[in-house]
Amino acid sequence: MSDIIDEVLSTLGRGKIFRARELLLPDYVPETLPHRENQIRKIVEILAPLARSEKPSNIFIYGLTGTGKTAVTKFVLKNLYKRFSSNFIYIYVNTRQSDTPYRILADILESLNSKVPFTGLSTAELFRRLIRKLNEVNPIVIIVLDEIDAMVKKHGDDILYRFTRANNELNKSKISLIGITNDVKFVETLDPRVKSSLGEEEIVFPPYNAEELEDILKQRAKLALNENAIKDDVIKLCAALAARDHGDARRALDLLRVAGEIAEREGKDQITTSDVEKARVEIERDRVYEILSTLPFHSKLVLIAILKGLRDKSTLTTGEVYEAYLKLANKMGVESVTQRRVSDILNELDMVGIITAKVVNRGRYGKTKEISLAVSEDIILKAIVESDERIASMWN
DNA sequence: TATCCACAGGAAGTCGTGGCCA
DNA sequence: TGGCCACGACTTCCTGTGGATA
Repeated sequence: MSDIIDEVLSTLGRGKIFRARELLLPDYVPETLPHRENQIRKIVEILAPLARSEKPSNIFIYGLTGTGKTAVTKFVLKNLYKRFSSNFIYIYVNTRQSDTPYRILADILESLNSKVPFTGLSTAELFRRLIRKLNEVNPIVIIVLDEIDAMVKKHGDDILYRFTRANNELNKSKISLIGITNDVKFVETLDPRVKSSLGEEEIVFPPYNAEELEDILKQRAKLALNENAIKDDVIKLCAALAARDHGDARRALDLLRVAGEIAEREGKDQITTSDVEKARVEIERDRVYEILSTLPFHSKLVLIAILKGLRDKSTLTTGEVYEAYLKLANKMGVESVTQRRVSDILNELDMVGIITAKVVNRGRYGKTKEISLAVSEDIILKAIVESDERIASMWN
């Protein structure tokens, strides 16, 4: 057995592709950000009052996934902090990961070295603690709330309102907010008071085109990969695939990194276009597998019901899915959920891209959804059967 | 043109679990 | 230890939708 481990380690240890693999990871902020000069300039202009220890305006940043919103924001704040560290501090919170008002406040307090329990306190108490803490620290605190739309859709904009009003309760300190969102229409859904306060300044990040993505990849490849580990045609392919995917730089870098890992695993000294193709399939498979294996039990059962139903026809209605689901639940001897809940589960599966659910009006025959699979049946089955013993035993 | 169908989906509430604090 | 709170999963109740049909 240890022979296998030694063999694998010796192959990977001799890696000929990467010089610094971590430079291709999404959280790495490079020293230069090509094609984002205008946005950097605009943010610096808005945050310039920090140089005089004055509170800058709140900012709202829009743009699709992978357009550099987070990287540019972190880049500007990092560089301003190098120059004016005595004037302000900044705290970054990803509100998709910390997706409740409680977790956001807890994250901010933890960044300020204040220990917070995982649960058990009211959000009002956390807010009180935050105000107390802020009154002890630096005069100005910049709070970056990334992917803020996801949290607000779930829990409302109350926490944003409280943040925008917090300055009234602070004696020495002041808060400025930077909200980052993928949803251009998100701000329209906010309470007018929050909207006017949070959106003092707005910046839009347009998607990258294929040429711009190519420049970004070339710059990053130069830093992260060994010389001659990659050719221009491979970079072009990564850029083209990511450009097709609404100009997503994160996707382009992921493709390059995973293609490099595949090439390295195979003992090659150069990444080829076929490695990129393999990387594309692997990234998609991993994403889907992770989503599927962490689904709640009834969501998995609904998916199995869809798989069974789609053996006889190309699409199913919500009612047909629910019927098939009830039969399965009955067969397994588990209590079923209501149709209302199944409707929500179908929406959730649609949102994460596992199924396609199109609302259709069939006149006298009512309004429903036409449901079909968006990923291969094999991947779904594998992930569900491997992650749930009850379903596995029923299936086998 | 009114009616009908098969849901969609919003709002408010319940339940169980896990955890804090006085 | 009891009261309180967060949170996810779920239920109940309700109104809205829009094209086919009588």
